Amino acid sequence: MSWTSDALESLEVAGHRRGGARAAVVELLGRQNCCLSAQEIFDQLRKARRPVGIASVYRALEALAELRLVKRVEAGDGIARFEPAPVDGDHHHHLVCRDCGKVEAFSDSRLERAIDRVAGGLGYSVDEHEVVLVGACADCS
Amino acid sequence: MSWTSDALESLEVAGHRRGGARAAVVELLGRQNCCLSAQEIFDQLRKARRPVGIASVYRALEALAELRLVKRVEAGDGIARFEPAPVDGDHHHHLVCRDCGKVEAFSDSRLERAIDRVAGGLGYSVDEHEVVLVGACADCS
DNA sequence: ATACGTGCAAAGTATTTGCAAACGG
DNA sequence: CCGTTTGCAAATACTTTGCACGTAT
Repeated sequence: MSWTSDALESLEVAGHRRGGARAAVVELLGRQNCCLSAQEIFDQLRKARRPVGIASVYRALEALAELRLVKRVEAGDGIARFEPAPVDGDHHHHLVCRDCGKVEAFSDSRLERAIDRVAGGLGYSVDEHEVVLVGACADCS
Repeated sequence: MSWTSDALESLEVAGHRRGGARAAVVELLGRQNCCLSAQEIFDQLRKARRPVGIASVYRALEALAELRLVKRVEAGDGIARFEPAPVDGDHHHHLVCRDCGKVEAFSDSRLERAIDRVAGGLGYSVDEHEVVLVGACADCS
């Protein structure tokens, strides 16, 4: 089952009605392979002739985050970005260019294993994690 | 050499004069073992009878970040926190309680090695990284 | 003396909230 | 119908900037 339909159903189960703006945000997020800021979501929906208020974008993201359907990513520039929470094993993390601000995804299974191992021994029930690497990308260095 | 004196010297070398507010921020940061927000720095300095303007706190942090003397930590609540950049091997990362918002430090050498390994194979010259684990702390779960 | 540092207040961003109208069940 | 969702505008929270004055060199 796709993340999009899964998210729409989870929202419904959680007592939310199927509103147009929220569905548009969910459908856009479901088509991404990396994170988007609220403003980017707002702009892309407007470009796609499906304009919504920026407040609705934030409210949709809040509802999705509450249900852990999206993950909040902070890349170090003070702008929150959001992406679909990993369903299966497509877990990834982020690589930020210090110069141009570009955000890219990467994944590494050995890193995941190291994180799972350390998370187990801390006295917390860790249910989410994020790794951000910062440096200069090939274009900028 | 302590981080505090190292930072004060680096600032001087970089052409900054030794201003009172900035020095107060550096000295406070040097006494921390984990990250502080700008507001926390402002409050603690005021409590310590060394009041500074909040703008000076931000400006000091900006200058320190520019020289990579402090590391910016984003714990997922939209507030930027800052801590002395690791000098030797006292590298650590952060553990955030989803319920009470508490931020704690942890470190793990195997995790560091996994990160160094993956950072080498990405085409970026990675010079900084951050790991944030989110979950429920012992008190909250 | 001169340029940098500082504090205050104002401005700027990102995000949240109040509210009336539109909408879904 | 009735309560939720939406969009707008206003409010808020964090951070940055403009400016006059103080301070270090």
